[in-house]
Amino acid sequence: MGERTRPLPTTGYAVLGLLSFGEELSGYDLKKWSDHSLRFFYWSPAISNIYGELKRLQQLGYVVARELPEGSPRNRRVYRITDEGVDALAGWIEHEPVEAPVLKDQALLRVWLGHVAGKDRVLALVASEEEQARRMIADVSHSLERATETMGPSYAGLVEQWCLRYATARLEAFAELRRTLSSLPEPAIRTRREALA
Amino acid sequence: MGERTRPLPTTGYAVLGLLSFGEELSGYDLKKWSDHSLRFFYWSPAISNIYGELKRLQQLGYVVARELPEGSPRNRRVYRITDEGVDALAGWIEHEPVEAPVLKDQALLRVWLGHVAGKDRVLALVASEEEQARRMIADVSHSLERATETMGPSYAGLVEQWCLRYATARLEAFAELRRTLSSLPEPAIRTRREALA
DNA sequence: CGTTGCATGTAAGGTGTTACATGATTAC
DNA sequence: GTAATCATGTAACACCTTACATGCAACG
Repeated sequence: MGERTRPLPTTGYAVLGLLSFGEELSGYDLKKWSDHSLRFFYWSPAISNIYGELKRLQQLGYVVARELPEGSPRNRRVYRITDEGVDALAGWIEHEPVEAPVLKDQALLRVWLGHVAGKDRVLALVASEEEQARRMIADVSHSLERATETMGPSYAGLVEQWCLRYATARLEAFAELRRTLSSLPEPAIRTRREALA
Repeated sequence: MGERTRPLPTTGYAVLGLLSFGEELSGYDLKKWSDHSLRFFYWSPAISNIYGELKRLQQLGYVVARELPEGSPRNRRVYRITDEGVDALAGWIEHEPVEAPVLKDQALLRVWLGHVAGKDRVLALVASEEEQARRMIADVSHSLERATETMGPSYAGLVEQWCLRYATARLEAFAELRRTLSSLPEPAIRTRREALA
């Protein structure tokens, strides 16, 4: 239907996606929900970004707004997806090329620079990353349990299952890295000083 | 040492990190190398971005440039990290807070919206993502083999090992998702139409 | 009565991308 | 000779974040 010369940024479709589950939600709601869902496999936009996207989606007719309580300004403004919005979202899923997945992991970047950081620092970093991974596993597990209880099988549940597996692998990969590095005598690791010598 | 009111963007440290291995490299070299290393666990900046960062790093005194062949303009310009650059990098690793890891996966975003996409579309998407995962595993394996052969144990090798495990887990998670979804009768999945009914 | 949470939005600025411009060298 | 690769860089723009501004409601 809508011939868009340039499609929305992915954030736009993510917000539209959150609304595609059928509920009327405010910008504030959307932020909270994305922190508990999108965050694990995509990313959670800043609240100001969400407000901006909602404005754009409204202008495109993909969502409609309503004030709560009715007629009062500056209180709670909830959004609902329109049929055009669902069409646009379906069109994006169907026709837009799927961008390659990206992992941005600063901890790994620092491990990779171990010849600058030193073995002790790297080991500490990895240990703390394992902690972080455990927390993430707990968070995802929690989301998954709730989703399964209240909704039964769902696409969201499948994705959470995926995330749980992935987070677990992450933890194990760090644990193995730590074991390997621990057992390696310091001189076995090529340091910058050696490399430049 | 260097009191920076605002630190570099992470890209800057990534470029500095590529140079911290001690070789003299051009912007073009850096791009190619980052495509074969950083890409798997951080991300590979656009070539124009790399040129920009090199300029900034040079102004800060973290790298020095040299023309090749000597004295000829507009040919090949290689960069070398300075001691100040190593200090800045070490300072970043030591003192800057480690940002939470981010996974940006458009395929999962679409699976999550399966109630809009439909089961068939999701299954196709997952299958193609499995293919992508296999290619990634092959790429990382290749990098890892070369690194291990030529360098012996190294931090870069440890990170590649990590990436290989992670990529494998990714493949398995998609395979399991596909099996689960395949065995699920279509009506068991809550669709948008049902949700709104 | 002060902090936290709810709630919305604007403005400025940083980061990074695509598109463009340029030109040499190498391979077919 | 012409296409691909090597090689560098600028300009315009999209995207997103932080900081700021505002105000109500609930909790202690």
